Amino acid sequence: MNSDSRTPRPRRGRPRKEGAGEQILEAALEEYAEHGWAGFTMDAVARRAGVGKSTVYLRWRDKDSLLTAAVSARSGYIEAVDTGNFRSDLEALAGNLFRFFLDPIGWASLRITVDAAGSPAALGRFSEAVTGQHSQAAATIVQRAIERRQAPADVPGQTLAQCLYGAVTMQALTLSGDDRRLSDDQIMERVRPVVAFVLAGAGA
Amino acid sequence: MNSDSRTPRPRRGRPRKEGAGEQILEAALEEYAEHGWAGFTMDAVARRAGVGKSTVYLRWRDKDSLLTAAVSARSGYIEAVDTGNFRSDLEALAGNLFRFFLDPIGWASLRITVDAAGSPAALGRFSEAVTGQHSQAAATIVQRAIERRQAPADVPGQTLAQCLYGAVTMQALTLSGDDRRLSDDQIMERVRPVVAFVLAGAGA
Amino acid sequence: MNSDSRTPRPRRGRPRKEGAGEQILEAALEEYAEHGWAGFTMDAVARRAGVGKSTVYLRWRDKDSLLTAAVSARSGYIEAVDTGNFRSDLEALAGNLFRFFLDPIGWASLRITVDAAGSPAALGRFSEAVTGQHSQAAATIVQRAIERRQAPADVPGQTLAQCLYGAVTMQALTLSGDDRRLSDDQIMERVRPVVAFVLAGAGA
Amino acid sequence: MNSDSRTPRPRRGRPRKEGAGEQILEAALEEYAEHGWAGFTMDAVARRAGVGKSTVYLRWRDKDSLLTAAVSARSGYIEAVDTGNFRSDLEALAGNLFRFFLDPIGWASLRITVDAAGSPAALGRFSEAVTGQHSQAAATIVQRAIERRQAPADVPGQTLAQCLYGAVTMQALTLSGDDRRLSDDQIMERVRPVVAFVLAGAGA
DNA sequence: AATTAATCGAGACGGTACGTCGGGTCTTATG
DNA sequence: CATAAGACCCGACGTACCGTCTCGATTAATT
Repeated sequence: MNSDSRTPRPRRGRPRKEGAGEQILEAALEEYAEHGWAGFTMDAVARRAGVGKSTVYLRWRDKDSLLTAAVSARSGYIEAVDTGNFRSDLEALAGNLFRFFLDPIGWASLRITVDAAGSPAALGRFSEAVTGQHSQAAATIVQRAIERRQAPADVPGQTLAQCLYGAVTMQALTLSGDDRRLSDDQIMERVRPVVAFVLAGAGA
Repeated sequence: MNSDSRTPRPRRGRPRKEGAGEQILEAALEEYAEHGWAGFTMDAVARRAGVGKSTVYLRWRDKDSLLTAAVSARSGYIEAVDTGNFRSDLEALAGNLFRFFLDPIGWASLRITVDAAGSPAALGRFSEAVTGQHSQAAATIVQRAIERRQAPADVPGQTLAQCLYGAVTMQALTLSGDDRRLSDDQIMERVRPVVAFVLAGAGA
Repeated sequence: MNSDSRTPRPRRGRPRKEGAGEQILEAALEEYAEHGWAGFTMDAVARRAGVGKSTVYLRWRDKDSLLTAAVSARSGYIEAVDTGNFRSDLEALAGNLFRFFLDPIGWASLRITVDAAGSPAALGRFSEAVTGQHSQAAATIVQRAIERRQAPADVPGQTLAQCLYGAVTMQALTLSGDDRRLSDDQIMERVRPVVAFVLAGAGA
Repeated sequence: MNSDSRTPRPRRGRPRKEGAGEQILEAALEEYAEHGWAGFTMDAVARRAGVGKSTVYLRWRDKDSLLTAAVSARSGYIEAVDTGNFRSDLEALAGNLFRFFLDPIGWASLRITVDAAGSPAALGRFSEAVTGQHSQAAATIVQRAIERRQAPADVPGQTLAQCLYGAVTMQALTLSGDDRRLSDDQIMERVRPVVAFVLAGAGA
C-alpha cells in the first residue's frame, strides 16, 4: 500500500505531487474523526485534501484501503518508555495504550484490526503490523526488567503482554460516548490494578 | 431490540408471520458471514429470507439494528461451567470464548461491540449487554473458587476477568484467514498458559 | 423505449410515478436547449425534473436513449395543412419544417437522426420514425393536389418530397448562431423559390 | 484549423515530428469510424497514433477541432466532372455525393456540419467551408450547361443545387446499418429520378 | 357477513456514494 | 524547443444500496 520505499524517481511523465499522499491521509483521518465510519466519503476526503478523486484512487484501491492506510500511519506511537522500574514502565505503557484507545483514531485502529482479522485476508497483515509493533514494546520492557532482576528470567513475556493489552482493551470497550473522556488521573487509576495483577502473575 | 417479549398479542389486523423474525436473523448472519460488513445489504437479507423489505424494516429500524440484533442473538452461550476446580473452570470458560471468537458470527459480535463503543451512543448499550453477560460468568466462577478456598477472598475478580478475556481476544486478533481454523486441542494449548498466568496473579 | 402502450397496470409492487416520464423528457429538452449537447448531464436532468437518478435510469438505458426519446417526442408537429391550393400547401409545409429546424430542439432531431443513420443500428429505427412521419405529410398534400387536378397523376411524390425537405435542410444547414433567428417573412422568402422550383419539376 | 500552410520553419529547438499531424488525423478517423462519436476519445487517438497527448493538443485546441479537421481533410473530392452533357454531369455529381455519404467518414462530415450549425458558433464556419465547396461544383456544372444551351440562362442554380443535394441527403438518411452498402448500380438507380425531376424543374 | 386494520411480497421512489473514465492542463525527463 | 509519458483536477457516468413509499393481496378481530 503506497510502498514508496525510497525510489529516487527517475521516472518519466509528470511526477506525483509531492506530499499529496500525506495530505490525503491527513484529510481522511479528519473526516473519519468528524463523521465516523458511516459518514466517511471519498469525495469529501478528496475535497478536503484539495485533490482530485483520481489522485486518491491512483494511490489507494478503494475506501477500505485508504482508511486502513490512514489509520495504520497513526498507530505507531506506543513506545517502550524506560523509567528504571518495571512497574512504572508497565503503567506508562498501559496508560499510553489506554489514551490511544480513547482517541477516535486510535480506536479506529482497533476497529480496523478486528475487521482485518475477520476478513478473508483482504486487509492483509494489518493486524500483525499493528499488534506486532505493540508487542515489541512490551517485550523490550520485560527484557529490561529481567536484566534489572525485577522479574524472574522465565517470566512469560508474551502472555503478560496479552493480559495487559487485553485488559486495557476490555476496559476501553465498556466505555462509550462521553464516558470516553477520561483525565490522565482517571486513566492511571484504572490502569494500576491491572499492572499490579499482572506483576503478581509474573512473580515480581 | 425487537423486545416483544411475550406479548400475547390480541391485536387486530393480519398477525405477523410466524417465524419471519428468526428467518431474517438467520439470513442476516449468513449474509454477513459470506460477504462481510461491506457486502452486507438489506436487499440481499430480505431476498434470502424470502421476505419483503417492509417486513424487515417493520421489525428493525435500520441495518445496524438488524445486524446488532442478529449477532447478539448468538452471543449468549458463554456460561459458567462448573467442574469443581478453579483452573478447569477458567480453562473451559476461556476455551469457550476462544471458540466463540473463531466463529465468524462470534467475531462479528466483537466487531460490533467495538463499533458501538466508538460511535456516539448510536448502537446504545450493546457493548455493556454483551460484556456484562460475559463478566457475569467470570464472576460466578470466581465466587465459587473463593467458596472452595481455591482462591483468596480478596481476589480482584474483575481485573482477572479483564485479563483473561483480553488475552484471549488478543490471541484471536492475531489470527486471520485460514489460521482461524484451530482444533480444540490447539485452542486449549493456547489457553492454558493464560489461565496459569492469571491464576498466579490471583494468588491461587 | 418506454413503450407503455396502455397497460392497465395490474403489476406488482409500487406503481411507477404517474407523469414522471413526461417530466423527465421535459427537463431533458430544457437542459438540452440551455446547455447544448456537451453540457447535457443526467444529474441535471434528474434534478430539474425533481426526480432521483434511478427513476431516470429505470426508464431509459442511458444518456443517448433519453435524449433520443425526448427529441422524438417533439418531432411530431409537421402536419399536412389544407389550404385548397397545391402551392400554398407546399409553402406551408416547407415553412413549418424550416421553423422546426431553426428551433434548437427541432435541429437536435435532425442531428440525432443523422447519428442514428450512421450508427450500427444502435438508435434503431429512429430515422425512419421521424422521416416517415414527415413524408406522410408530403404524400397527403400531393394526393390532394392530384385530386384537385392541380398536379398530373403521375407526379413523383417521393422525389418531390425529398427535394423539398432536402432543400430546406440545406438552407438550415448554412445558418449558424444568430443567423438562425429568422422572421416568418424571411422564412417564406427563402421557401418560396424552392416551392416554385419543385412545382415546375412536378409539371404543375 | 491547423493553418500552418507552408511555414518553412526556421525555428529553434527540436523540430516538429514530420508527419505526426497526418498520423493523428488518420488515427482520429479510424477511431471515429470504429467507435462512433460517443466512443471517440483523445487518449485513444493519441495512443493509436503512437503519440503523446500533448502532441495532439499542441496542434488542435480540443476534441471538436481535431475531429472537424480530420473530417474536413477528407471532404474535398466532390468535383465538377465534365461529360459534355448536363444530365450526365448532374448524375455523376449526385452519385459522387451519395457515395461520399455512404462512407462512414463522409457521413461524419455531414454529422459534424449539422452539429456545427446548431452550436453557438463553436465549430465556426465549418458548415460553410464544406457546403461552399460543394455548391461551387454544382455552379460550375450549371454554368457549363447554360453555355451549351442545355439549360435556360435564368435557371436558379442555387435552388437546383439545394434540391439535388438535399434529395441525396434525405435518401442517405433513411439508410442505416447494413442498408448502407449499395452497389454503384443501386446508387445510380436512386439518383436518376432525382436528376430527372430537377432537370424538369430547371426547364431543361 | 361486512368492516376494519395490520401485515405481507413486490418493487419504484428520492438520495447519495461508489469506483471509473475522459477532457484538457501541467510537469517532468529525453531528444 | 518539441516531444512522450503520465499525473493532475474536475466532473459526469451508470450502478448499487439505503430507508421510505405505495400498491394489491391476505388474514384476523371487531362490528
